Amino acid sequence: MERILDRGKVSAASKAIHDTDILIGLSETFKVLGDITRLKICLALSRQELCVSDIASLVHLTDSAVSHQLRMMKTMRLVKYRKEGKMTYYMLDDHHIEELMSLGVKHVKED
Amino acid sequence: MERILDRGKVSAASKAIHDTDILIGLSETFKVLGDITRLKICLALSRQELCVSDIASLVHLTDSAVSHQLRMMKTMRLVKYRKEGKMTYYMLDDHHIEELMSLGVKHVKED
DNA sequence: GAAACAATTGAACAATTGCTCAAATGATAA
DNA sequence: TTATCATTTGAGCAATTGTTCAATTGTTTC
Repeated sequence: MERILDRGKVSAASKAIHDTDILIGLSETFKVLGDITRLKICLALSRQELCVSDIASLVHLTDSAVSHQLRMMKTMRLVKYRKEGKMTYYMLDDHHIEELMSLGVKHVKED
Repeated sequence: MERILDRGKVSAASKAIHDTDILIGLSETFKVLGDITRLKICLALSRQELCVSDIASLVHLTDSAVSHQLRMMKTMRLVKYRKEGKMTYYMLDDHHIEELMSLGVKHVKED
């Protein structure tokens, strides 16, 4: 019947909540994985490096759509690439992503 | 200079990728945390249960906006609530969420 | 050189998202 | 009962998102 927060508690709870840099980084990391296409790409790349058209056929999308997503995932440091002739091979750049995904899978399976 | 996937490899990689239920659950879990407001709410609730207006003042939004988000987080089984008079106290319903957040924080801090 | 292929880019679009505002609900207090 | 408070709800809106399409770049092969 009364609010839980007094001034002291507000500022204590706010500490983590107002650490803007971490907060933004955190939400952006989750946002990348919060899309089925990008999630599929990450899962595929957790097995092996792949070129754009292979990824495209795995996720059933056009090369263009995949390329757009990869570009975004590249600037977010989620994937890196290696060029070989006219091919571009993409791979995961971030080992944390695999941990997050497997923890996520564990969570989803338990319900 | 050649594609990496042959038929066998495609179907192997596809296995996880085409497990639709897990995939959808996974991406939806990440999607919830991929929004700064909801992330803030989760962080706040990881400390203690809170009523709607306290959450609202922590995240600097209207009660209405917070209530909308809580409703969504409720149907996603992320939070649960307890009524006491005219107040509604919300709390985390899912211990995995805290694990995901702390793993995420670890990741963000390392870069 | 021209043709073919892999990938990228930019414009455009529909769909979704997160919010605000106003009104409604439900509980308590005067 | 009326007033007030906490929360919820629905409509509406601007901003963002994910995709497609067409055009372009860069590389290899003929």
